Amino acid sequence: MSRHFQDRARGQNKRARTRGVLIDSGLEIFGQKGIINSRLDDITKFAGMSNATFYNHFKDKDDLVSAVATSIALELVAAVEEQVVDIKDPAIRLVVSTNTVMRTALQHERWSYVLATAFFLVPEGLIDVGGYLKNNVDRGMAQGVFNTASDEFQLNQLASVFISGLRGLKKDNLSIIDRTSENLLRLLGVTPAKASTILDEAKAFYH
Amino acid sequence: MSRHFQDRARGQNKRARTRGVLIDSGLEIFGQKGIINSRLDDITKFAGMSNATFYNHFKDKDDLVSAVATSIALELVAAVEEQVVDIKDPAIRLVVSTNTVMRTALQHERWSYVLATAFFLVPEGLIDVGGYLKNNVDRGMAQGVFNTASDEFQLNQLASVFISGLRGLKKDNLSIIDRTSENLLRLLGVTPAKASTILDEAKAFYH
Amino acid sequence: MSRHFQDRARGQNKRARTRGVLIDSGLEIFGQKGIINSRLDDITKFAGMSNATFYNHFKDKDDLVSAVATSIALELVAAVEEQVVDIKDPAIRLVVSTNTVMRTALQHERWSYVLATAFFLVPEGLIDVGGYLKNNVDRGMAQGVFNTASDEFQLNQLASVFISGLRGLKKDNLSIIDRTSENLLRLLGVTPAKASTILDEAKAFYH
Amino acid sequence: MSRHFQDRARGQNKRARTRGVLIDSGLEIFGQKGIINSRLDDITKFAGMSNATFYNHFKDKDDLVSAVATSIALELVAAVEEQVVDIKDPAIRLVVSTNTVMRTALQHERWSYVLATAFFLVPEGLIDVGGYLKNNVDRGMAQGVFNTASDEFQLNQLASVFISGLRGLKKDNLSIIDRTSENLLRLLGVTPAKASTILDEAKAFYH
DNA sequence: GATGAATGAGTATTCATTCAT
DNA sequence: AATGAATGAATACTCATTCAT
Repeated sequence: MSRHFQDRARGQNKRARTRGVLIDSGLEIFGQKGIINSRLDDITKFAGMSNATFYNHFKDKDDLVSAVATSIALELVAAVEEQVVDIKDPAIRLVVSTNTVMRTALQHERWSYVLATAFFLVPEGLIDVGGYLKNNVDRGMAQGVFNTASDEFQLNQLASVFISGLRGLKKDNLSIIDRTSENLLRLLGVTPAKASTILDEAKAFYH
Repeated sequence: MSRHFQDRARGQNKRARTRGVLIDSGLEIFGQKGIINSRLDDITKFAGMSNATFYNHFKDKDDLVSAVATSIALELVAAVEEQVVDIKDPAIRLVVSTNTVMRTALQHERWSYVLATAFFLVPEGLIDVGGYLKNNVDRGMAQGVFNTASDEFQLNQLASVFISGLRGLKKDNLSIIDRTSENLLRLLGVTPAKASTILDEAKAFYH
Repeated sequence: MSRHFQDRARGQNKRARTRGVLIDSGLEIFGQKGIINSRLDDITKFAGMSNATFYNHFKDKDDLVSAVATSIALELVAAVEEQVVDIKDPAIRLVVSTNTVMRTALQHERWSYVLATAFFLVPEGLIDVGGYLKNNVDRGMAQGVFNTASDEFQLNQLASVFISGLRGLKKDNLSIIDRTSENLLRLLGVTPAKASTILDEAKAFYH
Repeated sequence: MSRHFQDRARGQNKRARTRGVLIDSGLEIFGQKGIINSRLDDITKFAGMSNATFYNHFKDKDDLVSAVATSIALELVAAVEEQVVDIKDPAIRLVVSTNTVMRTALQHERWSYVLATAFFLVPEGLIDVGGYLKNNVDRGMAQGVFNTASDEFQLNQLASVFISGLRGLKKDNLSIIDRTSENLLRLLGVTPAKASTILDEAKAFYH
């Protein structure tokens, strides 16, 4: 089991630390049993604390689901931002972003699954990510690199492909990452030939 | 409320007719409250029959979910097959198929939503459709029309786009249909320009 | 599975034959699952007939339980009467009766178990047997062979020992039969030494 | 209604006290309606607590049945041990034990009935008592007081007689106690004459 | 801040029994 | 006499949530 989020809270006050434990526990149990089939009892027992303590930290179960998904998403966004800060080309940015998210998710068991499921159950929870995506798409359009609409429908199509890629992600099949990026580029109106080139170029931006 | 499936059972024995009523009712309630939040009581009350009768026809709630999704899928497949029987070109077939499915779904309130949700909850239930899809993709590859892998991963990517399109479908925004087809073609390796042409050509095959 | 009671009805009208099938089926299922855990559905499915047909023959489930127990009891009584008709000595009668009942029960899988369980659940159903027993005890008292009360309490004590013996009965351990008889004789006030002798004498009256 | 077991838990923590209330309530309702016909709702309503609370203390209904039977059995065993601690003669011990158990049971409405019924439904629950019995029988054999086997079959015969006696027990007919003891002695191979003597001798050991 | 204990409100499922044909 | 189909009534068990300490 990962102690990622309680580690993140190390040095903070007790409240934050307990919260971290609960998020780690939720993540673990959601991953084991599926979000819908996870019971609060399972989570607090796993966390080693009373059922009632949970309610000192979260409004209800859904609140925990959001917190878990958000926590993961924030980490991923941070990781992405660090990687793409110097990249101007929107297509390269997209590829590097996908790469960063997926590789980071891979380092943490459960992340992909929980994120993908949460996206289905509480799509609103991840709107911020949508903003980031739209931004990047619009920039690509402005630069003539992309050829697509950037309305809600198309963003949903893109998100679906990304999430579906995340679901299919496995440690022993990293090619999924590039294939997802390639599909995203195609959706964005890049020709197959050009998309292939971009994938190669992007390699320069990560090891 | 639609009586589609009880109408389909007209002339058959009482057992089949009652089953039809239950499927219609499940569809209706699933559509109203969401599959997860639908209670058997709601469904049987809506169906105008005893709670116990349900269990003469279905093993449990999941069994009904599958039956509903399968019933819809079978209707759609039948409608598609009728439309594409004479079409050789896989790209055109794909566009016409998408068109047929979505227009048929639109004629029946709830179909898109229930199908899309069921696809998430019980993906195995819709495997047959996957076979049909793969078949078409392979044919397109053989003819040099498509340029893509046709393994499970890619089929899932395609399905995600299709389902996401289905979810976004609205009676007052039929452009969604073509846009979904266009995205599918792009994923299949058709260039944006060519995809646009194909969409136009396909118009000849449906009114 | 035994067809004993439908065989008994051979040659009689259809009503009697169907009834026989239901009794055999009840016996079988009661034996398999225990009387309390047997469902009507199990029984009628096993009998190969509709659930509703059952109610053409029996008032309710308890009625079947009684019918099964009574049917068995009647067979046993008949077998016993045939064996003891010429035996005057009440002690010998008792031993031969026990022997006959238990050996007959052994020939029919399920009989011992169902009889013993039914005795617990519907003790009233087997009152007749009680009458027979009391009669024999009183005769033994009159002849000075037994030394005991013959009121309801004592008859219950005797019945408990008999039923407990029936429960412990196994094909591969026939000694249970004599040991039960011996205990019954002891309860009836026969000294252990005398009881032992009686058991030997009784051997002359059955093969 | 008796508060015996909640009184036993007086001074312990709340958990133990609530458990005591539930055992008392189970005992009461089992006694009123029979174990099989008792519903959890009846029991928790009688206990004045929520249905759900029950499940904080017991796994399911059977668990309560066992707990009730075991609680009674433990009390009886304790009472017996106190009475017989100084008695060496196994025959006297047996009589005094029977006497103690039955008189104690009589002081608590429902005890006899529930114990007897539970013995039929969950015989395994009372195995310990069996151990105590076997022990005493073996000792009697060694001292030449008893003349019987002490295998499982015979212990079951003895238990049946005891339980049957318990079932027949009434406040206004205490003779049942001695008659049960007498039957047990007879089963154990004591001659009727000697058994009668022992019963008299035993009177010295209880008031 | 943490928790032991309690609970309201739900909810799927079972099964004996009935009735129209 | 037999049955396909339907159902009333029950009931055990679950789980998120609350509250006194």
